[in-house]
Amino acid sequence: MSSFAITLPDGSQKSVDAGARPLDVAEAISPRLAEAAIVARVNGVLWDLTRPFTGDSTLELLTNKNPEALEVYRHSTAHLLAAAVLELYPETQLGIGPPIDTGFYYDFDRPVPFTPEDLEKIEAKMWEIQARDLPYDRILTRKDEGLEKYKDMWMKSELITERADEVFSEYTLGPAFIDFCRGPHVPSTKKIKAFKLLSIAGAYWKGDEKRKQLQRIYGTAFFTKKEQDEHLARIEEAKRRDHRKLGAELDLFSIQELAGPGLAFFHPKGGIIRKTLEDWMREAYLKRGYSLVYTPHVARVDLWKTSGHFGFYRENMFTVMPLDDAEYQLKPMNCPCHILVYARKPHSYRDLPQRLGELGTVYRYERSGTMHGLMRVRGFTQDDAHIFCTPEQVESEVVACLEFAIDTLRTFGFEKYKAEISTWDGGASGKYDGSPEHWQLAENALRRAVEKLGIEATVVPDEAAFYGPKIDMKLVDAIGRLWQLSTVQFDFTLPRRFQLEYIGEDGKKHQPLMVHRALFGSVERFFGILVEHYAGAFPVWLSPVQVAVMPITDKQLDYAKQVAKELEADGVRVYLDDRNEKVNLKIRDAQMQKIPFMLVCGGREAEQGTVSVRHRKHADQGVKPLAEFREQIKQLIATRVNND
RNA sequence: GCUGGCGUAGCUCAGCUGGUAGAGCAUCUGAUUUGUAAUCAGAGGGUCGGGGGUUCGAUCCCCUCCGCCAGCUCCA
Repeated sequence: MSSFAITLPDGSQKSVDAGARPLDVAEAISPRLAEAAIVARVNGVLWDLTRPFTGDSTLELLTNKNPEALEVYRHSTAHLLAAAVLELYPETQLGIGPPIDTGFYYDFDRPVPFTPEDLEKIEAKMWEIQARDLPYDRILTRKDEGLEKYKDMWMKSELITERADEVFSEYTLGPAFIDFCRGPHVPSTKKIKAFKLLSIAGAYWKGDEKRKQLQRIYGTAFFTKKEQDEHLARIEEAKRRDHRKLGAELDLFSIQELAGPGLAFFHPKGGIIRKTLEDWMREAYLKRGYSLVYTPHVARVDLWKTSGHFGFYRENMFTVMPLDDAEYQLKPMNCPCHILVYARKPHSYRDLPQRLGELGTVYRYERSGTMHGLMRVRGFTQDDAHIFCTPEQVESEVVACLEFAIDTLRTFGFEKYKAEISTWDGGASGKYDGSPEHWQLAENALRRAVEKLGIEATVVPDEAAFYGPKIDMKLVDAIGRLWQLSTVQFDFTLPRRFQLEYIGEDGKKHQPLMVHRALFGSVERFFGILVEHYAGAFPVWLSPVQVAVMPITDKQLDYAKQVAKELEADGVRVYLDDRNEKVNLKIRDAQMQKIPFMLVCGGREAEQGTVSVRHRKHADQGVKPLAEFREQIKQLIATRVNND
């Protein structure tokens, strides 16, 4: 009888009989390790705990500390879901069931869609199967046999035809369930301790909207009930912060059915916040050497033909407006307009870089099912700028853009962010426009810029726009969500299409490089992100109402008016709550409106020229002279403190 | 655009398998003059998303359109 040498991560070796499995090694080390192990890594490959070694091997046992183990665990939970569905609804056809960031899903083809009640039944059935402690057994099948076995299951047949090797693996779950699957899986259903089915949704087979639409069941799964509860609590927290909900509650904005979907109306309170964002941004443009331009919202179709948008972007544009002289179209992008400004006259290399910036409103015809509050709309304003520069200037311009982006993030209370550089495929496919020299120059500039600034960046090959490489900044919000925000993109196509030029030192014509960049991305979307980041409790400098002044009785009304007037003279946004109501109610209302400061003015305060300060988070702050409070709040506003 | 769910007063919702609608909050009026998260009373307010159909009769059933929500696909 032969034996295999198994090398553990610490370098120690164990000799096992042929036929031994990782689980046996785990048990030999300690029963607790065997209990905690989810899956193994054998010779660098994820491997079932119950799959025998095939020779001398390295072995790593993955427990619930390991993210890859969680993926396997969720994948196994997806199989459990499929098994439950087949027990309840045997006519169902199986698609795929992978793990995802927050859990798993499984796609099913079934004549009758699932209902929420079905979901409960399925979940109950899953627990029933889980309790049976069924093993996930790996068996091997020849491809021709497999195709015969799965011939009535169209999706599995398709997958086997495309993906299976001559001999492929399947996983069973009890006597009745078998699924074409690469694995690996947990050893048995008893390993699965916490899961919950969350929702049903339509999803296209292979993500292709021309293919059949399937029923997708989403679920979440964690190693422990506690982690799962925390995850579900995060979902609840996200709902509580939803900018659509807060936008209505705080009276910030609305979307009007009469006007149409995806078109945002900012109310007075949302308006003042938006103005503050925009003012900050315009000021920053000027400080950083940008020029401000204004360009029209509509232009002749010819412009969009020249830019190329009429060709490749047409299905995202509002339809053509035929007028007397020509056909016009709403602008979906600002670039061509800024290019016209650049091209109005000849430029010397001495004039470069030209940084043309605008809060430019664009209109894109988004498909009806894709709108989402302020995050995805049909009319929105980009903080858009285009930098026309020489090849020598590219790198410093990119660095400046990224510094600008980081300043923007910090100003609005985001400390964490990530960068992603999207590059081309090296020209292999021919789908990218521009010369290799240009691509290399631009990609190097992006790489060096992040290095220089010490930004954590990942490079994603073959994800660039066809017209140039780009770098995207993603922010992490207060509850850990990632949002795509700033983008810095090269564009090799438009300068050529518009035949842009500058006169170089050599007296000859050259084509400038063009960098497209947006930091908020869209003002609307950024506004929505801010609402969710702060859960509606904006820092003082952004709060639509910064101070609520509340007289206790109308005997103090004159004093309260005086307090409000003095604060207003300092530029503070004040709401004087002169309603004939109790302070309790006034405070409750102010709290719900998330007003940072409440100034209670009673007889004592009126007499002494003081105010009783209440902060929305820290409650009663005691009495202080009005002058002192004025200084304090002026300071908070001027320094744009994010965490008051 | 696709799949599923949903649409009742400004908001949150109730309305027993068809007999033309109710509550709380908000609004207005009055009383109350109040000390750190809801004072009391009265009043006004709804073509039950729009249109069409079935029916003696439709908020309820059917068709269609619009919008919203969860996803898919796309994307700032």
